[in-house]
Amino acid sequence: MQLVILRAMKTSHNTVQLDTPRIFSFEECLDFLDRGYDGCLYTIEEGAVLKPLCLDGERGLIKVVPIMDGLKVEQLSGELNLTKAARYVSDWFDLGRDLKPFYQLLNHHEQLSWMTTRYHGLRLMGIPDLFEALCWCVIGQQINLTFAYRLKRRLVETYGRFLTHNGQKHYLFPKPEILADVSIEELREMQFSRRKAEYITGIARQYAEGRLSKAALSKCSDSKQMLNRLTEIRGVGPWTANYVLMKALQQPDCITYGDTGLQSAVSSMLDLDRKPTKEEVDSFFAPFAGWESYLNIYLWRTLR
DNA sequence: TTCCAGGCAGTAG
DNA sequence: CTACTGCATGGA
Repeated sequence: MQLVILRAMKTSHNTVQLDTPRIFSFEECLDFLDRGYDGCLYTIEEGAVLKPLCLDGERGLIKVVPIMDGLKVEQLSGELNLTKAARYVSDWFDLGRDLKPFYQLLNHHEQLSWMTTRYHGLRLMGIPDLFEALCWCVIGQQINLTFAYRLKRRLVETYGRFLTHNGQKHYLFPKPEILADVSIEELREMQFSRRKAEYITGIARQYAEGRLSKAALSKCSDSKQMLNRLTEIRGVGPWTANYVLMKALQQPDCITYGDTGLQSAVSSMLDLDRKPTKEEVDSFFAPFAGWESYLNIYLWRTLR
């Protein structure tokens, strides 16, 4: 599989248009973003998404709306470089990928072919900011999603900057330099466990000191090397590493082993009355070599 | 009440 | 190496 070169066309001083691939549904993607949890880093508004960005130090608020065969990215406020904003949106919606091979595999799968119509155009919605993705994973470990989103909101609203537009605050995820200096006790008061507080501040320190970055990680030759590098980090196990590779680095071949939701979906597909073993998960994923990440997120989709 | 959520590190054997 | 345990909280 190969990532297509992004085509972005600047249509005015504050607007840029992106081509979308053939198998793409803004509705399905929006449905994922708005699936009933308390997301605090974007706003859904009348079929559009508003999102504040900070890219290489430049901040601004963008609005993403669907247009014919594309997306329009409009800067509502701030001073973003539109090319970088377009790149972010492309990563966010995984616009560079052609899903046709994945859909062919699904169509040939007796049990899963219905997905190509039911979830048609659902993309792997990314978390392009690696630091944010890592923190989000740590927060989400071993607790229910409702509580996880509550913790994230507290973190974001306490330590994150925000842009104000039409009287509404749009929060950015906190910077590593800020979280690096937060005390364990402060996070404990926000109901983080001591362990999670240690993990997050530890990751923030590595980031702030330049010992960890998306650019450095991208230099690894394949997913396996990146996985090894990530799991060296305290608080990052196989689940987090695979989740981050999939969501932040757009790696196509990741399986979130250990994920309760994934295990439940596979268990149901195999008609088991227990959790599947790693071997059973691997064998279920085997026909989808190179598309494991997409199968993973389509299986998550079945849980709603 | 007990169990378990989009896990992980630490410890014991 | 594998097995077991604590962690924070809240909904089932």
